[in-house]
Amino acid sequence: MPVRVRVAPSPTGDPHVGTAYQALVNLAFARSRGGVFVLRIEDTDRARSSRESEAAILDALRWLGLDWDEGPYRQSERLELYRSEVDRLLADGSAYRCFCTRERLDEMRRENRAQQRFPGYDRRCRDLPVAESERRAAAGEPHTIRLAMPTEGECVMRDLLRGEIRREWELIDDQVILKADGYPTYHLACVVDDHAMGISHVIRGEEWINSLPKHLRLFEALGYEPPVFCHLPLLRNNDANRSKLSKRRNPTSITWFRDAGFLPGALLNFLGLMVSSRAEGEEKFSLDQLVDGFRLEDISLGGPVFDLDKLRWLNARYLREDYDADGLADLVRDWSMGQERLAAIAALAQPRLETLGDWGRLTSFLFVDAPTVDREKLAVKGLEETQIAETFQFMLWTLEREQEFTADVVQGHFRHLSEVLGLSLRDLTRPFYVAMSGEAASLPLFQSMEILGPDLVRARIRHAIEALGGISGKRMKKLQKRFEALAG
RNA sequence: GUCCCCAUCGUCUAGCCAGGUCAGGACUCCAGCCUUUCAAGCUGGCAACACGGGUUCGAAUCCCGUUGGGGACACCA
Repeated sequence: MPVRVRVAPSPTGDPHVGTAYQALVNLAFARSRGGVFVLRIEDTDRARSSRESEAAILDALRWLGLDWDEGPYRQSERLELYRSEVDRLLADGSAYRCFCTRERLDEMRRENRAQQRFPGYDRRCRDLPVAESERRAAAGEPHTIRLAMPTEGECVMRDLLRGEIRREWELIDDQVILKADGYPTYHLACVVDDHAMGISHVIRGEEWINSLPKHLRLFEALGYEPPVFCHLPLLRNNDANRSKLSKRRNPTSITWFRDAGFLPGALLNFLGLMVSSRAEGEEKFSLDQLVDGFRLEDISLGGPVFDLDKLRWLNARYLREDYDADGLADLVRDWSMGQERLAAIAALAQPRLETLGDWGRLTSFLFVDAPTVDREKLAVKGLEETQIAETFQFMLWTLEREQEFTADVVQGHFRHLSEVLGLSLRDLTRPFYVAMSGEAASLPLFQSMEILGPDLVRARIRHAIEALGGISGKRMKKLQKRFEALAG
């Protein structure tokens, strides 16, 4: 059987380094077995998916040299397929319509949780007479489609790395497979597409192990032969709790790595180190070298911590060993000194320049991955440190939602925030100058932010929050609520 | 809370499946050498089999339990 694998990112945010990790493993496996690597965009969440995010993910994968052989396929363009497969499930009773309202479901979940019961759906609609179900659907009553799970026995799964995994069927929820808006959920779309695209090995994150019974049930109900499953350990944060890699504690956006001055080969190599380690010997290797002798079975099961120090060391070796001085000069120019970027910076510096010798002092913060920020400089008279941290956090959330990252747009956000918080624009922006440049007085803030770009800006804000002592999880929750209220 | 997964230096890992070397390498850190400084390079050093039971002549390796960590429990993926 030909090897066909896929990476299936969801375009709901920045291109995540975890996506690159999944893509790398899939691609390495495909190449090592003469197989095909497919790219599929899982844009079935209409509220959160965006074309901008999709484009960013494609760019990021190309930048890394993770080229796909087929695709990108877009799930939003395959809705008829999912619908017709759902009709088959409905016809033979493997799935059923659910007319329960969101309110009822929320209520039920709250209650179950409070009583520490299994929090799943209570299956009220499962035994609705077919005639009634048909009638209500025909009358246009909103509904979802749920998969009817077995109620007894055991689901026996097989994972390439872990072997056999067993789970009681009765512990598995009647998952919604088609939403009220006619879009499939992940589970349905993924199974239908994996079959339709002839995927032989599903290599994905460990977070999906718990959904595997649902997927196996779907494969069976649809009469498909299931592929081989291989669940990869999740990349972890470098903090005390070792939670799965998140942007709160670590840079996770692939574009951040690019903008902070990492080389694609080094990042790829670093990710490769986590899935293929040579006993002794060279840790610097190319994609081709990784592919040569790549074995899925060799991946170790512990969730690896993303160690930026080691990445830096590797990156340094690439910089030293793969370029002569001329080549490096080109690299630096392409990275930060393109004519356009330089001209934008010059426009900001010009009024503040007495000699060309001032250039370096004035603009250096635009040419580094991160400035040094000390806590004292972040202070504003009349504001507590915690308040400053909160304004940073509010702006961070605002900017995370922003697709259009220009000086004007950024300025609009600052003005809005200063109004709703009742702060002067001056007091609000003051700490941001320090966060961006390390200095209280520097080039115009909004334009500087545009030049730095969203990833560097957000990373700098996060650093500033950390410099102020961070925000506890509890307070973060409260802030989030307040932010939602302010943002409307 | 319930279920699932995982467990070797601070970190990434080799060794485990086919029990038997002072548990190997790399990053970080420290020291020395080299050197006009720094970096790089070279040499050396610190540092781990989570714990408790079994099985065995012998356990990092096989089995069970405990602890710890992670993940999942959505009309998100």
